[in-house]
Amino acid sequence: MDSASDQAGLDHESRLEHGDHQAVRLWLRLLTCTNLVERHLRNRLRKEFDITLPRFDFMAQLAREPKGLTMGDLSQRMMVSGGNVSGIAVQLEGEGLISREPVPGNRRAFCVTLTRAGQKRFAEMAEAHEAWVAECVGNLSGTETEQMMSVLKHIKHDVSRIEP
Amino acid sequence: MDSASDQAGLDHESRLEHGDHQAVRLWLRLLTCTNLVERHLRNRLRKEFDITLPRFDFMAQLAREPKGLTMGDLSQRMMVSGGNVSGIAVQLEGEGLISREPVPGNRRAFCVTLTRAGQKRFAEMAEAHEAWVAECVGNLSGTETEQMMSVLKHIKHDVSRIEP
DNA sequence: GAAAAACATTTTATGTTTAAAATATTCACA
DNA sequence: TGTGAATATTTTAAACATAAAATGTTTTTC
Repeated sequence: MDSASDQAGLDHESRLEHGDHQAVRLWLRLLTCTNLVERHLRNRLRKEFDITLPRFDFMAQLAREPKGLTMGDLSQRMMVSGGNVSGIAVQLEGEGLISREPVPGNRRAFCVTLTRAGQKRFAEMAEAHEAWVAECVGNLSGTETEQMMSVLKHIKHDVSRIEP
Repeated sequence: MDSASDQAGLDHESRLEHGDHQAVRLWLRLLTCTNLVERHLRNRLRKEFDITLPRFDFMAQLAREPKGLTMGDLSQRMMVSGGNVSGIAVQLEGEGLISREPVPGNRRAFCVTLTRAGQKRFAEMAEAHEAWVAECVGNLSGTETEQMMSVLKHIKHDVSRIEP
């Protein structure tokens, strides 16, 4: 039935329905695949370094920006809520991995940086993390990687054009 | 510098490093993109239907299987823990959207189905959801969609081959 | 047939995430 | 100025997620 209507002339409505179904199938596969990789990395980080993915992410953002970032910067870059960042910062500060110092001239903001201990700890984790990621998505051909990068860019563009 | 070493002959070690970096870049883009779409859908579901994504997912699994599913089936298909499914079921049952009935001949298991109200409610949501997904990932060309499906399958295969 | 293993689910404890309210500071501008 | 809007962050409440323990039930095995 489905294959027959695929080949036969299709009115617009059912053609649209078919396209929508295709989109849902793609979305579900994208979601499943991403969750699979994410879970794998999360488990590894917990097992090997006893750290959560959000905390690792937090430190990764700081490692890229040696001058430090404000809480708001971190919230934006990690694409999570401010309250979330706030909670993570308290924990990492307690473990001595980051430090928060007031920004001169702006008493609202904090400047967050990795401590020396944080830098050292992150460097160890980052190396392992990179290898784990490569295990998951590093066996693609050059063409596959390029296709993926290109289509993802397209999707990101489309989504960011949606209004609310 | 980078472009120079890209073109020149590369020793194995730095070639590997380059590949790993590529993999991380791909992974970050994949994660960002998926989160972007997921967040959009989550917000829409909340705004328009006052329902969360996990609850919607729960109902979607049941809608596909009119005969009903056990809690364990749902846990597997949603790829979340049993305790999680249990909690969501209590809520949805409280709202009269699902019913849990004992399985004749197996007093351990429950058979979960959508109630009539649940079916009606889900049908409304599913139509909107499908359109929202199409907004996000439905503007790709046929080729792009096929490429994406194919590469994702490849990644899924690679990840599932990793041991622990 | 009884003990042990496996199964299906719920409960518990802990932690993550979000949205929204609260707090405090800075900026804009009439 | 001084009032209100905007900014930066923290707190709070609710939903979600997991692992591990607890509770029944069924099957296996000897």
